[in-house]
Amino acid sequence: MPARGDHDARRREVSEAVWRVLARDGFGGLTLRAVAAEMGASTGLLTHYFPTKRALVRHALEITQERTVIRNRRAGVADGLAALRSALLDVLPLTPRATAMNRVWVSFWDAALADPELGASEAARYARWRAKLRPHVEAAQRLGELPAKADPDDIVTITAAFTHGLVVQALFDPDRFPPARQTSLLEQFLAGLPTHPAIGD
Amino acid sequence: MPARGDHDARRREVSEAVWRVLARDGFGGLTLRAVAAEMGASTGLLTHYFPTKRALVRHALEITQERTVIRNRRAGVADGLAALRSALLDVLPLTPRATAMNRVWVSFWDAALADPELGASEAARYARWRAKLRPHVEAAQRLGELPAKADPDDIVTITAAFTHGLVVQALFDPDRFPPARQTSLLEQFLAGLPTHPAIGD
DNA sequence: TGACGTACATAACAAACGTTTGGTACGTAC
DNA sequence: GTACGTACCAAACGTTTGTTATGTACGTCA
Repeated sequence: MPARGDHDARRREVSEAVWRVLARDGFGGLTLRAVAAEMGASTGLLTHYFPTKRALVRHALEITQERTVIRNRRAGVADGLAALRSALLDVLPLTPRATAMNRVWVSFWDAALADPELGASEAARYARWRAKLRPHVEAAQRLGELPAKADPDDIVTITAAFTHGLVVQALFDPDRFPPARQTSLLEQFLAGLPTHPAIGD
Repeated sequence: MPARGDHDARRREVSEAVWRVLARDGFGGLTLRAVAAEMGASTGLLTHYFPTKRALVRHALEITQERTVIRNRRAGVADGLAALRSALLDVLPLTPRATAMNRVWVSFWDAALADPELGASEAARYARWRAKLRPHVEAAQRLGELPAKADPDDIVTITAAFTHGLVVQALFDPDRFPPARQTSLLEQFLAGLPTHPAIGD
């Protein structure tokens, strides 16, 4: 029986159960009963803390995003291209934890494509991700690791595209994309980056 | 009332209705009643041609793949890097039709991640896509457009990753990614490709 | 013309869904 | 001790789901 003030903690517990069900069964398998069973509780508990399933899902995704932010903060030691590499390595499904995280997001895309509100929140998440990568690209430009005349937004977008595209391929074929292969592909991609903006020259 | 022998044609009609519902409402909104309403029929018609929903979905996805193959065949005029560019342009959501196609596939990822059988078929689809791109990369290597010593599989995988990653970003933020921006980003990516394999030198 | 299989519509089915309701246990306030 | 709000559980609500059963219209073959 949680003491007074544990309300938010309980909500977080519920959200983590949501997250676990989502990673295992996808969005199509996310039901209130499955979440309740996951945490050994009843559906009454869920509706006590969240008025509707939609609110529950929204909160669970906010929690996940928050967790991502925390993780990225840890990697803020390097600079320029090295920092970019580090940030991308954090996203790739190199560990079971990162794999689960990516499964949740990719599953979420189904609901996000069909629901305008969720779709907008996903677009915003992409914008935040690019905004987080951009300083590293700009630092790399200042350090001479990337051409200064290139549009940093384009570089960031291309990099994000490559990374998520690799995420999806790796999720569906883990045998073909073990961690070593993923990092190797990322390295090859990064090696080609300096030439991309040559078009504008 | 279709004449004898129209059985397969009717199945295709049903599959196209499935495809339309999928593009509009995603996998989560795909119900037999929605499909029936989409083609102005009853659920009895659906079960008459497909024993189960699963079979219906499977056939619909096969149809979509077949359509993709047909479309790619049309673009087999160029060679090398130009052919690669053409094949990638065919995938990007530059038209409403291509947008719908991509929405279906991205939505499908939710179900495919949760269901091993569907996941395997998606992995196979990726393998087929890469196999279709590889000849163009190898031709580009023979033509001197790409370094001959590079591993064509790596180049193909990186290229597929970038393309699908761009697809997802464009689906969620069409305003930020109009056709011109997508093609520009693809062009910048392709310009950087020749340097990628420099790592092996 | 009658028998028969195909091509559906209509309607019912049990199961599962999100949500609501009623009740119990318990800490806190007075 | 009584009153009260919080924290749940258990059960039921009406709806929607995939699936099945029943019935009918129609072309085909004998």
